[in-house]
Amino acid sequence: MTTAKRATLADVAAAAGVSKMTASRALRGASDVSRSSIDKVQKAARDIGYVGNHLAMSLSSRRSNLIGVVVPGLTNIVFAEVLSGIAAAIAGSGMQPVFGTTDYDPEREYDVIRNMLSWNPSGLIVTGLDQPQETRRLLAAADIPVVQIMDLDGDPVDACVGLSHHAAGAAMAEALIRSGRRAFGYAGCGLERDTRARKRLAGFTETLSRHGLAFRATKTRETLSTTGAGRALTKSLLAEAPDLDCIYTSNDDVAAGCAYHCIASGVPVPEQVLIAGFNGLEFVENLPVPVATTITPRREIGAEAARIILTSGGGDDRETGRRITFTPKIELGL
Amino acid sequence: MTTAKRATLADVAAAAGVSKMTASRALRGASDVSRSSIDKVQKAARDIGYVGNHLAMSLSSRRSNLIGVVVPGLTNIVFAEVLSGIAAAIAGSGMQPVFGTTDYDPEREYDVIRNMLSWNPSGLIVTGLDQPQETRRLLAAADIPVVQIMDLDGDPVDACVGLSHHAAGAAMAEALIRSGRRAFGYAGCGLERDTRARKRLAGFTETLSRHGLAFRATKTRETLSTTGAGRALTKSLLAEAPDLDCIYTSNDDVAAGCAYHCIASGVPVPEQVLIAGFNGLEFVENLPVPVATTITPRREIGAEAARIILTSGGGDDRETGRRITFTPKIELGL
DNA sequence: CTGAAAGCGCTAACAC
DNA sequence: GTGTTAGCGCTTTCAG
Repeated sequence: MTTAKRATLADVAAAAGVSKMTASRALRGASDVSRSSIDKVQKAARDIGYVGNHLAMSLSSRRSNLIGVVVPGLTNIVFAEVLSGIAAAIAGSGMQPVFGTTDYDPEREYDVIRNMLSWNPSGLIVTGLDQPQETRRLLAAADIPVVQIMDLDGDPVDACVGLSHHAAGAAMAEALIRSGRRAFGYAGCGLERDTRARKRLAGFTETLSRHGLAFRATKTRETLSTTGAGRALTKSLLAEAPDLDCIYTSNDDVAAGCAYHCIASGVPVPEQVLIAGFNGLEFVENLPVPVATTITPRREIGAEAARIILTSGGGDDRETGRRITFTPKIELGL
Repeated sequence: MTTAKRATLADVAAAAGVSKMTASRALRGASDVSRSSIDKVQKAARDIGYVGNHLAMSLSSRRSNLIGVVVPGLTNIVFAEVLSGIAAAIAGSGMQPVFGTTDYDPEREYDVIRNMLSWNPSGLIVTGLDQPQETRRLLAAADIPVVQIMDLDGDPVDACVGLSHHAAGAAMAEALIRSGRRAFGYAGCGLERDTRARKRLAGFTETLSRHGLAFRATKTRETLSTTGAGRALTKSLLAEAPDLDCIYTSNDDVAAGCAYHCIASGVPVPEQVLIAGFNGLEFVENLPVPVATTITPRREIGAEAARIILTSGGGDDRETGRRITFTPKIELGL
């Protein structure tokens, strides 16, 4: 609570007996500064407890050391893990992540991005490829590296890092059919707003029909993906179609709930019903019954995206426009 | 990729035919501006696609609209939910959250906080009360609202929002003993760095001994709390002490793993072994077997902390020094 | 109600 | 190597 005004570069310079510029250069580890100046300045800075002012730095240098991250939400561990990967990748780089959540609402997304741009971030990491035109224009006009993450099915504004959800859905269907399943049901949450879950479902459905198959029953709900919802959806799914031998779900949270229901009601998994989710979350991989899933590299996606922004700073947008593809890895868990 | 330099306030002012100052005032919805000026300026801003520059705004007004959030990590859903609560609480306020992760490392925490302070944030939200003196000094000297969250057992620098982990541990022990359990085991992760888990364990242990009881077996591991670790710890715990009738865990992740092991190996829960966790995570509440837990209001804690910072901006630190107490709510789930 | 002048704290671009 | 001069884009302050 000491209200003494914070020390500025001028204070450091005065204490060290050099000019502001020399102090600035010394503190930033610039090249052309004499050993003795560096020592004096660093000592002065430490003595005064100088902290520096990123606002002024950024305004004057036109580069902000801020990375904007826009995700749908953080109640789902998936996006938290993406953030975690970003944080890990930029640790020690002097960058700071700023985040905003959209709740899958395109208008909020637009506002959040707009707001972030006003901080002159060094780069932006945005979830998904399905932004409306207006948002895409905003991103394109920003003239900073923009990395769209998680998805690959679409047209990126600039760089993108992710995987094909359509392919992931198709691959899972293929694997399940190959393992002998024929009577499919589907349980999912939030399909209306979650375009990636929809893409997976589309890929899955198309593959089924290519094999002359179709879902025998489908239960969806427009709420957050939770294990509770998964339990409830599975209950009504099996009530309607007790002869299912495989349940595909919108993601691992729903799949876990599905497994919970089966365990609680004595349905043998995977003998009678095979459950398939998406993501490969830790708490699902360790379930007492095996659940098929697609492993997604959440932290790696975040880290890669951050790395693209980090490296594209140091020159003429070297990494801009890159497209980093992760291949969905299916695990039946059998 | 249009590299046209972004429009500035001067451009808006010129287009609207007023001075920069009037434009600034109009855009901020200041009081003393004529209706017609406001309209002209707003139209001009919209036409040009003016976005504003928070860096310049903040530098010149000395208030940054940035809220710094420091958490141990984001791989655990608990802190992600705290962030989520913060994001929800500040939505629409013009504030932006900046976050940093510490991995429970006090030195990293110091660096992260220092770095954040250089952005002149309007406030800081920091996890826990157990910072080393040097960090406390840094926080106190910052002269902005600082809210320490999650914990209550200790001496806050300024405001704090959380619950007593010692009391939570004690209350859980009390409840479990009252329900008839006597043969206790403990399984926990990361106790060395997680001071709050240690406080819970201390409260639990003290209560046990007040009743003439003690843990018959204890298994710990210095890794992240995961269901996988919980499963493994429980397995070796029950191998060593097969007659346990209650397993207390460091948190819900471990508790879930504990439940998974019991389900997989046919140990009746809760008849033979009662499992107790901490947090009340969604995926644990819906488990096919009941698990006792302490409900913690993660989102509310984040939201309250954000609210304290939001309100303390508008005057002479009105809310500073506040202490918001949440009472641990035990649920045996029986 | 409006405007002109003077910075916020720092760095880019030149001198020396 | 080091210092000087101008700003970055906005708001504060103080005159009108």
